[in-house]
Amino acid sequence: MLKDENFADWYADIVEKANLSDKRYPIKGMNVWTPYGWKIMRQVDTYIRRELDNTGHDEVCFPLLIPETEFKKEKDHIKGFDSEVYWVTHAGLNELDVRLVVRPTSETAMYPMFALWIRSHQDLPLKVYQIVNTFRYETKQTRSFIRVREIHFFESHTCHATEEEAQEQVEEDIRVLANIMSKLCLPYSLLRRTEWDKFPGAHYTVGIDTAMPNGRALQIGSIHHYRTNFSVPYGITYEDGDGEHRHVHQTTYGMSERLLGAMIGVHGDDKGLVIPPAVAPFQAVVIPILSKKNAEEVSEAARGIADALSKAGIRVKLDDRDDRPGSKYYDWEIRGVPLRLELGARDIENGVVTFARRDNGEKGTIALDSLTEGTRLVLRDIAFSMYEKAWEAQRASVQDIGSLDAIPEKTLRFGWCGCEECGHAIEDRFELKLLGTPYPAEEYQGSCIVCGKPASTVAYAARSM
RNA sequence: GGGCCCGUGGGCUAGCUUGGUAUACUUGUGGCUUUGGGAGCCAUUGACUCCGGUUCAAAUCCGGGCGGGCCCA
Repeated sequence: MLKDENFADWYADIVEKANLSDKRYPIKGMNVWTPYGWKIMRQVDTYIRRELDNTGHDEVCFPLLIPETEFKKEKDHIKGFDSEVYWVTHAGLNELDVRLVVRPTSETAMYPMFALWIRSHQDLPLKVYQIVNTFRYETKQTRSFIRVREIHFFESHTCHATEEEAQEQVEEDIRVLANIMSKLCLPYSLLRRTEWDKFPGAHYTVGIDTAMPNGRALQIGSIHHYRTNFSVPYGITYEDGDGEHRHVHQTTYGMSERLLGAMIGVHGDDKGLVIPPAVAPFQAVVIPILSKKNAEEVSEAARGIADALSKAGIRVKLDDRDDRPGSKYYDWEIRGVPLRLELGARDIENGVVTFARRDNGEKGTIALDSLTEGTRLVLRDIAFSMYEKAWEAQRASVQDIGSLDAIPEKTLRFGWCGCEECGHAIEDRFELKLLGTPYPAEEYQGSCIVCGKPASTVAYAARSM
């Protein structure tokens, strides 16, 4: 399991060995969430819910199916999705008069209802979100959590009186993102997508990307400003203070289990997963080291440690299986448990517990009389170093280039005149994806890497996962 | 959209060219033994992707479906 040698194989291997997902389900791109993987995803969802609830969003849950008639109201949107949606065409033995789309995203499910819910400026802003499964008929090679056909999707949708208020929502989304990503110890970049790559129907799109260890970029989410592009076809209007009817300005924000995929790729190593403490199903595992004479005493002491940590709110697992300690170490290393606590006769004698950090392998001891504080400190330090290390790698993954002669396997940064022709030229010739331009915009003086004309914008490109 | 490759216990895999009782490792289960980094021994469960064809006989040859993967646009 060598991460640097063959990242793709390493990734698939680790997903299976750590028991995150079972991809043997007989439909391509639709995998089973197995208990350990689902536990991690639920922790991630917990932070998403907390952040959204704290910023005045309400959680909702819309139906899975959307009538074709509603789905087709926004022209660009349908054009962007019609090659990858699933259709329900029959009910029982009868063909349906109006076919139903299995949601690829929920704009067209929500917006007819928003039109009913919003009457006056008093109803604004409307801020809702949901965490549901969405479906896209992916034709390329699928990959657990990274490219799937059934997506575990978070989406928030907001409506505002003015374009400026919608813009403020985008800024709030970015603050929310920063909080969530710090829990996951994940670095990211914000890039305004090109016109041809923005979300179908959007005014503009900000892509959220994380660099994977093989030099490729993984989009883990996006934020969209719609202006009135959807509220016009869906008739979402409000009555202003002066009695005028106006269209609302909308935004959306989406993320998925790619967050988990990014954590696997960014933090994992040759020994397996490394899960950030904030989302680890088990933050610490206690392993008793028994010998014939003292088995009972040590077992009991280990249970005491696990109970104390659990009472202090730390997610802890006591591994009292009848197995050799070394075998247990390997087991929990694959699963990425951030902290291992070993307790044997020697430790009890010294009034300590021995710990081993998963992120850097460091070992040490924690005094038993300051067990919970000591454990918390180590966990905090693990999170801190994981975050720092990941950001360092992300920064190192970007390389400025002045010509297209040699293309390294990295995220490339270069001058771009902004025209579509030059953009496509880069993408087509080198199998790169033009990720976009910095958000917020960055000052830049240079020349376009393709046509050589003066360029006032800098662009980023990379191969995508 | 076009082309190519693959499918054997839970995992990984031998056998296929040249048709004849399906192999190893691992995992699971039961037992003995052992316990500061994957210990050992014994017993045991478990598979030829599906449908059709050729044949006395098909994991093996042929056709198709389903599933997996690769390359090109």
